[in-house]
Amino acid sequence: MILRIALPTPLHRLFDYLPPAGKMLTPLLPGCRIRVPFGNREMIGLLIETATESDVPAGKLKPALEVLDQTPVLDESLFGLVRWAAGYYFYPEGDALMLALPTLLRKGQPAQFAHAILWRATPTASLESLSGGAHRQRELLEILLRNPAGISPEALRAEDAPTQLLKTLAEKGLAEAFEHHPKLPHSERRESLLRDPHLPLNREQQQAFDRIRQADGFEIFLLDGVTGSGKTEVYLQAIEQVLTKGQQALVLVPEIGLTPQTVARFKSRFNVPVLTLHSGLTERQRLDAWLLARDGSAGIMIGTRSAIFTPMCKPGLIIIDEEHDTSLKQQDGFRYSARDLAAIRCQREKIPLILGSATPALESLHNALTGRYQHLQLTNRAGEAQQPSFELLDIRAQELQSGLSETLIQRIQDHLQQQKQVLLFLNRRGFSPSLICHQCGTVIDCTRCDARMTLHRYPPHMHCHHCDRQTPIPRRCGTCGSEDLRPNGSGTERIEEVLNKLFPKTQVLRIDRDSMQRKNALENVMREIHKGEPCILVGTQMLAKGHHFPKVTLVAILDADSGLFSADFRGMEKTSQLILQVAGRAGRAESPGQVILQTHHADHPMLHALIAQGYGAFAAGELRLREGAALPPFSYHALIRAEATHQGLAEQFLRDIRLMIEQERLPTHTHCSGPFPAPLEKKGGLFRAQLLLQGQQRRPLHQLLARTLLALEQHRDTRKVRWSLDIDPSDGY
DNA sequence: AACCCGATGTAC
DNA sequence: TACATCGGGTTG
Repeated sequence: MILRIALPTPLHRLFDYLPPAGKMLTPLLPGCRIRVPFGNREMIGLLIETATESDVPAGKLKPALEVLDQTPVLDESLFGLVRWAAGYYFYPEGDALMLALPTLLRKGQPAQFAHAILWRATPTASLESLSGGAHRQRELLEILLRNPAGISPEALRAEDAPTQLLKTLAEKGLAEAFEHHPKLPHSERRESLLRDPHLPLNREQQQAFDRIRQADGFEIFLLDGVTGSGKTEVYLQAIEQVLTKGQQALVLVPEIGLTPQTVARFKSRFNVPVLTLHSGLTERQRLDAWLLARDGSAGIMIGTRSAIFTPMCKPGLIIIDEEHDTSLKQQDGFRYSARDLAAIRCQREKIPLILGSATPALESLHNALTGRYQHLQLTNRAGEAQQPSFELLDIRAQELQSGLSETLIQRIQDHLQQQKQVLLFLNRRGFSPSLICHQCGTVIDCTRCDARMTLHRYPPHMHCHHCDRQTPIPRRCGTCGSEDLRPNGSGTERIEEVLNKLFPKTQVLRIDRDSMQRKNALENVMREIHKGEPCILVGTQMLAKGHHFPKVTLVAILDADSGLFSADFRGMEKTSQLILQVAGRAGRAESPGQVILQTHHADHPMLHALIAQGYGAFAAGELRLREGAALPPFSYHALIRAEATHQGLAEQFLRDIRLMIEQERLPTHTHCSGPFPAPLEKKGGLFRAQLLLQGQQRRPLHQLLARTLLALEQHRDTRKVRWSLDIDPSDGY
């Protein structure tokens, strides 16, 4: 018998082994982990199939070392999905399969729950029961109280807690050890599934829900609903249907959306265990969660992109919230789209998929308009909330204070006086996007990228946002020696500074990656905002996702023009999605919101369509343009990306590849363009280029890609040039 | 990718 | 002589 095994190597092939020495107790099934010798190393791979003969000479075959699983770690359905994805994205099968497993399983740990001894505070314990002098004990007890679910001695040590005092606390009856059993209570003596009653649905929501409820097996729904139209309530009621049948639901959200608020809503509705799969989990917690989902103990799983590989023994529904969000596509390594994989997974599992967004991706909208997806529209805001009003504020020839026009400053003043909150959006962090010498015009560039260094003031330094290089702020110009270096342009720090001058009595809260470094910083700011006092929020796209600010009545987009003239054909789509996402933060409660867009292009047709007629009208126009130019979703793209340490190498490499694949006639309706230098040719010290492959249909493009992969693997310059294939690229070309 | 091997370069 | 660097080849 021959074992055909997928191993985590970049090689696009499987490896054959003889069965391990010794008697095997159970038949070997595909999807089991096996430890094998590989060269002079050992590896863990997954059994793909057993065969009776091998193409490699018998003398070369080695016996496998050990079978790690009696039953497959990946069930047939997920195993099939990942294998399909490896084929579709031309990613090595072994690598893809191992990436779909929790790290501990990749390393060969048994697929079992932890049964560790954990510590927790006793129910009656409180800090008051300790004498004032017992600082160390108090410190330890505080940590225990913060972790009511229990904490391991290892984790305590990691927090520098005095673990030797656990016994002392136990003797005082303040702490106790217990055996951790991560299996969640299957139900908390569930009288009813619902913990909170569901909210009433309006007519549109009801219609959408009815259509979803009537789904028979596989079906894709595009829940296309304006911000505040109550998509979440539709999700919740759809999930309820699934839970009633004893099935599980998987919910994918954008990275930033996985906040306690979002999760709380799912948890408070149902009497079933809800798992959140987030980056803060330890590897052990991740494995436990994975097992809980796999054995059906968990009813609802909420996670980001990679959660699409969460196993479910009783799958009932997958929901993708903010389905247009770019974080659903992995941008390096295994470049899969969780949205597209969800569609495949649901098809294989014969269950419905709900894609929700206020600003659907044009691909999804196209599928809805052509009938492949069911188009469910929610055009009204739920409850009493009003749609915000939009206004284009023409700032041509206007006096600007660090990017704020007089008119806008006056409006901010008005809203603050009415005790309201104001949100200013600027997608540029730092103080100023460049530092320029006022004498000779030299700007401070990054030495590793084709980009300017951003000036930061808090703390003061220069920072390249593309490669993360940081340097001190130069005192004088490197070219002419002048000390007259001036910030040019505004980032969020500068806006914050000017607002503090203009509105000294009002609190200004800056929300961007830099100001949110500290742990719990975001929670603290959110608490401050929800107090409801008048204040001004200044932030980047961090503000645009997930959070709701009911007291905000004025939203201003300080630079609506950025992205308007981008070379990327998706620039308009991305810009309009961002604008509407930000606008959606305004006036969700009783007071209607006002949205102001500062622009130098107040007559731009796209901006006009967007604010006058809404996203649907804009998207329809954009789709017509795409159709005329045969761009996605009216054709399919694949990108070969290459990078090298010397200029021209990557491009030369891709020219070779193009020549190689064009030695034969290309498949019908496919063509090749480039190579071109990447939009930011030099990044992090590497010069990047790309070759674009296009096809009218997927099938011939896939054939062309298979041919391309052969060329890439045959090319010998692979030492100097790193390449990767990006199927359905979404960014950066 | 990770690793080995042999050829070549180089510091002492 | 010891050790680093480069290119090429292999993984069952």
